[in-house]
Amino acid sequence: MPNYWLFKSEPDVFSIQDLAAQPGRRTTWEGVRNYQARNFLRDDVRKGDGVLFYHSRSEPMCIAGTAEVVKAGYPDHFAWEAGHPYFDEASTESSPVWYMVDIRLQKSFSTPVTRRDLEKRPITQGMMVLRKGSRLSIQPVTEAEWNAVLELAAALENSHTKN
DNA sequence: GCCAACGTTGGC
DNA sequence: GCCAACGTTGGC
Repeated sequence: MPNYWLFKSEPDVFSIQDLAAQPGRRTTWEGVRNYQARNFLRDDVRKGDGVLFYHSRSEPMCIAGTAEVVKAGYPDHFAWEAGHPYFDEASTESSPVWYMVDIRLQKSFSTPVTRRDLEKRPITQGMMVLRKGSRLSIQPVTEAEWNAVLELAAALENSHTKN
């Protein structure tokens, strides 16, 4: 029984198109430096979980597609590399502070599901990502929300195809 | 670019 | 342990 998540990324930094261009359409998800998000990565994100790939600070802000967790939480070794942007002297190999996971692209939506779309539907309008000031970059998603987003994406794809 | 919301830091 | 200051995030 998989869990579902929403991962935020600024497309100027790393977009779903960037993910699609990776070898095996797969990437490491490092650099999370928030304790609540860290706890999810370390304790709860498992292989096989579903990920909604969210574009923040972009036009439009949207869920751009889905991914699958291919490697569960493991220590973020970038925190150990002196001089690396994600370096943190508090984290060591024997006592890691930060964690990362690996994901693989599942589907890049032909028509992204925008915030406006999410706000329109009763189930998706309750999603954490819509809450004002919601800064958490790794967010849990309920199965109902996951299904509703996929339905929305399918509906948008159909209307796009017909026009 | 603006600014509200948030998490973290550090002085006390 | 409090809380003001600060830096960052992220929607608009």
